[in-house]
Amino acid sequence: MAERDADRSVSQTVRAQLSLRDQILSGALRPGERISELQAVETTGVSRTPVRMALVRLEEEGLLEAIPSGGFMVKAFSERDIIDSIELRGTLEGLAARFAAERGVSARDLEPLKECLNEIDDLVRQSPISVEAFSAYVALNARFHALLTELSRSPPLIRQIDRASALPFASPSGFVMAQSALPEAQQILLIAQDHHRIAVDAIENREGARAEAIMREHARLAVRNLRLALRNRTHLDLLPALALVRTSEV
Amino acid sequence: MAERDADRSVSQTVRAQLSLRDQILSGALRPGERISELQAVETTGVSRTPVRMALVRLEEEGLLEAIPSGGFMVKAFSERDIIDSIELRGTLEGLAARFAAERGVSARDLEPLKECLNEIDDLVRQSPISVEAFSAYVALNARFHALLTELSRSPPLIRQIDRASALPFASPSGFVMAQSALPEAQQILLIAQDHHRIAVDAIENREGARAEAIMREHARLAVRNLRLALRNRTHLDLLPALALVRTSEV
DNA sequence: CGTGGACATACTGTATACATAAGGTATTCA
DNA sequence: TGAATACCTTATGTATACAGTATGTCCACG
Repeated sequence: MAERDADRSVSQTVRAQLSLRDQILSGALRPGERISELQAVETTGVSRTPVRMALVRLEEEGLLEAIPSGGFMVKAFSERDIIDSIELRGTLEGLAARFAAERGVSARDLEPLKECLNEIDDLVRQSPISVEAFSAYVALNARFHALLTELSRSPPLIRQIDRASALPFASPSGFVMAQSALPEAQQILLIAQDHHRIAVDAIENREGARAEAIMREHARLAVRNLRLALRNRTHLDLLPALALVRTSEV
Repeated sequence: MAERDADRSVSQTVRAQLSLRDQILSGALRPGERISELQAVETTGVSRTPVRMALVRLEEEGLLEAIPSGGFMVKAFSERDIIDSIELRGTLEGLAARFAAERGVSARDLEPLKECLNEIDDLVRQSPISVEAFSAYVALNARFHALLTELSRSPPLIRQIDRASALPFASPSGFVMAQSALPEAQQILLIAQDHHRIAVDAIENREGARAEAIMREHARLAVRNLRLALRNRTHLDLLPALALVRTSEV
């Protein structure tokens, strides 16, 4: 709001999409709530056409649900939906790792991945790990997962992984910040990083099954993080994605 | 064309989407070709707004690709893209089968699946198998895969499988018709049906790993069908989906 | 003859106006 | 007093008009 006629560098459609996504993830628009186009025009500052385009894209993204009689509502997710989405992402990343291992990867393509791992090492070796280090980890972790996905050199698979990771709670770093206040934090990060190294090692040695298995297991760390975060509900504010969860409301 | 002001039962957006998809799959719009909105208005008979909505949806569906400078073009696929898309679908269906097996399925939920299998049995036992029987198989096969997917009772996974199967060459029955002229036809159908039975058996006995493995292998039958069809190029006209393939043009 | 620039054409992105349908509320009848 | 119907309000679906930009072509200059 109040950022009317902002920079023209991005299209109105993208601006509406970003604004609406923010409103959904921040909880301003609650799950199950119908999204009025006119109201969205008010809050986003763009006209109805780009708003409608943004709504369609957000539906495809999985944040919205089409109402049979017309229009869209904010989608509600169960805890099981989140766990399944994480398992789904892990399965796809496992497939990407297997493709990379089976098809072979040049040392040159592996280099940025190893470099990324070294940078993560520098972070997780700190004790205790600062909040800034956690933020840096989130960025590097996202980069690692993106690089590994691309090693599959399979456009259809990369596309599907991107879609599966679009939901904030399904993304590779979705629940990392939730640990930042937990004593088990460093342990979990060390284990995650070990998974990373095993995955790269397996790909390098063309061990497809091993690469696939470790990436699947790696994703399950996110489920453990989620469960931990839900148990000690102290720092739930670090997880805006949980605004979409149906059962834990209020 | 020439079906202007048709029945109002479906929205203009859906009509445009169907019309454009037909044009793409029939080869009227060639891969790499830019889709002019005004031209689409001409051919679909609806105005620009629903045409634009349809274009966005077809992009999400994977048939179109956004051009950086604006607009959309028909996506081109390599043979490798097709194979990867099939492997991808198989992996997701494998996950669905594992979910079903691990979480347990009531006898009541398994019943329609078994009924479907019995109907397929009646078809594949014919010798030789008529073209009509092939068409019936395609429908029943699609039904079986849909039912099995739903057994996972995982909305996020079901959604992702639907998306992965949206591309015509990735769908469970994508290359079944290609065999209809081949001598190996009945063999392959019998094997496919055996896979079906094994999958249901594994789910019933809660053998998750087995259920997952057989569904993965099952999808690879589609790859074999594709390779067979490409080798004897006699009946390529049965596969409109191949209009999207880049390498085999001309 | 080739290359660069300018102009024209045509396309997409955006905004707004209009029509139709759905939902809610109020009133009336049983 | 409750339920059903009718009307009104408001939403979405669709169409079209306008503006800005990209692309292609043509001409001129090197």
